[in-house]
Amino acid sequence: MNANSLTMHDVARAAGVSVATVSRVVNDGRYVGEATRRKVNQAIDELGFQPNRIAQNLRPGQVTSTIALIIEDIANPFSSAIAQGVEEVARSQDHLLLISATHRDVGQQRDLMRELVRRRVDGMLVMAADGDYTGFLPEIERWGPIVFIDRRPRGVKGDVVLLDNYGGARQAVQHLLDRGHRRISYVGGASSVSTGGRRLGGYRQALRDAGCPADPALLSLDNHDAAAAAAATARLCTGEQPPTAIFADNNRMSVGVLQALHRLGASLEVAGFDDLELANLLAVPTALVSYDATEVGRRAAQLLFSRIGGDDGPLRRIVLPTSLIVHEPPQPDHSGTDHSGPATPALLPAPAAS
Amino acid sequence: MNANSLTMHDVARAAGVSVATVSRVVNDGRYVGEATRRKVNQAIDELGFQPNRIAQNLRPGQVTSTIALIIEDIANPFSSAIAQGVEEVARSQDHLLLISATHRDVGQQRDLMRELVRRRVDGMLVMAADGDYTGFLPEIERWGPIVFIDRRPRGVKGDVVLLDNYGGARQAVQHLLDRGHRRISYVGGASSVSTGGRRLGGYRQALRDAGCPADPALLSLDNHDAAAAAAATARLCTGEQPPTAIFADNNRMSVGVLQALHRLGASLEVAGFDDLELANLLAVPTALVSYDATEVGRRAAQLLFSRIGGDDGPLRRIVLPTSLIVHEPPQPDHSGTDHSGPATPALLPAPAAS
DNA sequence: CTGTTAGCGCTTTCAT
DNA sequence: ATGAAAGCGCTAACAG
Repeated sequence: MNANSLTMHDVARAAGVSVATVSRVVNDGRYVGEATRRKVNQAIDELGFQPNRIAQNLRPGQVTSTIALIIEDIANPFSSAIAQGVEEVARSQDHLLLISATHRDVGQQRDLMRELVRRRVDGMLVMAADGDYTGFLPEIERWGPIVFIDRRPRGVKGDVVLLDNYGGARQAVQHLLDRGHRRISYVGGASSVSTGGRRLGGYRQALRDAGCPADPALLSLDNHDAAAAAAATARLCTGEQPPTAIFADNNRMSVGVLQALHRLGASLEVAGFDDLELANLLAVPTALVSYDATEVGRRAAQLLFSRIGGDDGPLRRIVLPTSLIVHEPPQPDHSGTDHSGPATPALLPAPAAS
Repeated sequence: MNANSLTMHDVARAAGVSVATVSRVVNDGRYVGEATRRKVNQAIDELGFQPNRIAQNLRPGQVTSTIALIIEDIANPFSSAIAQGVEEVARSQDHLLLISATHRDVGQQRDLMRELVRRRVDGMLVMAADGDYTGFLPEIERWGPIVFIDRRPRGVKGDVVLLDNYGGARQAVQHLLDRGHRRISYVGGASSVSTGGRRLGGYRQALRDAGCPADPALLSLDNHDAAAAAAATARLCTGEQPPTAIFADNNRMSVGVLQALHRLGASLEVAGFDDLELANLLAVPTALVSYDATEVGRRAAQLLFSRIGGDDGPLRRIVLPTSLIVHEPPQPDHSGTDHSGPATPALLPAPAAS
């Protein structure tokens, strides 16, 4: 990659032709004599020459064939599923994908975006970090195509692809209400992120629809990780009027809640945003808001490429549906092995997007 | 990114100076008069100019400040955890990370690697696809620094960072043997990949050490996904001499096995490679070979940067340890809620690396 | 301090 | 069909 820094000049010399001819052979190669082409190709193979794309693309209308994806954390299953979808589309468009993590730092995100502009990526997909974008926004607008994923910083214009956070949360909570629960806790992550706000909104709406009073004592917001969610759950469950069911904001919250319930030996009913592997094997009944994260990535990338291709239509806001997967644990009244069948989870379609 | 294609020339004109002066301001900017710098910076801000890194790096010893990571599938938790570690190190070295998925296709991997060479990435990390590398190998050697992750194609020279697949599998199977099991099935993924081979080796060694006969009827290899693993499990369990415990090759296999056991209502003991979230909440006792995948990514990236930095010492082969996490489900003889404590899993350190 | 002048590796007219 | 030459946007001597 750097050790092997041969240039067309070297090839030209080896083949006894001019660089222009080598260039012709390397590219489509029309107007090159058969014998010459053979000579040149042989020289290329022997030397192991690979044309320098950087120099190639220096000339024309700046096409780096690269797009960038900015996320908070690559290891998060939601992020990596999105990345997967983006990569698929990028590959189909012969583009390479630059992935960077911001770790929830707007400052870092700003630096990153600047760097990407300097590298002249053809476009970028950003799952925006929560924070203050003042004085940064005017810059953004000037840069090329940007599509936001899952959320968009306030005040920033731009295309965005997101989930039906509101509808998904609402449906999940409705499910708990349908099962007779009245005291339903909300265990949430960062409440300042728009995603969290929408989910909380869905929770509240479901309660309102059911004429169920919203007790603020049932809320626990801004839990950073599973451990915090677990602690919050323990606190809620040992309070004066403990909940009979819990709705968890996202997958990390769900894990924390389930772990806490397990430790407490409590078996409240649980609903949560984001799917969980093996949820159907748990002893606790769970209802999970599920969706196709890879599709989120695909759609966002498709939209981005459409913009890169020159589409300057009005701003788009694509909302992808969620569905609720209800897992019923096997009834504990049968003793010993039970052959209760495939335990297919009930799959309820979500109501129309908000 | 492309719309905004201003050049230093534009800035120079706007500020009434030469491009060289603009260049000086953009870079460290020594030897520039205070007044001039102000003028130039103002022009830069007003125009929203961002220097073109591509042109910047065209000159010197080819430093693109970019490394690439090639994996099979971004969404896989193992891959994305590795990517996470790589990204951390890349960022600390002021490099950007190009990630591509091969989807287990050597041909695609070859094309990809060529493209990366053309883009003059400073180095690459590759989780090699399984397949035939003939006629491709000589090329690889010429290119710059490459570090393999998790496995290395046969015959290819290069640094490699991997897990103690052998030791981890062996320890897990030993655990099952210690618990009195004699008929232990092996449910595995692609057996042609070296990783799978090592794990199978560990399984066999553990059996041999215990003087336990290796019944080929207990083996099920080359299961592509969780569904295949589930089917295989059902087949094994309904055979003539069903196993009393199962070892699963990797996380997808474990999921399939657990799902199948759940459907069958069977409660064999399970051990598996790769950790599983919420495993401690399952009704089935599980022992999981756990490790720090992010650390694998970090170490590989560190090694790569050391090579990029000029380290031409002997080839390295870094083996990272695994540990076995044993999850005991709560005893079912207590009825109702049980306060059996935190259910901390036993964590056994692995034996020395193979 | 600042401007002028060569290139970096490649593509692309324009001649021949 | 092939070569010579002029850049692409920027950096780095080299002069003033």
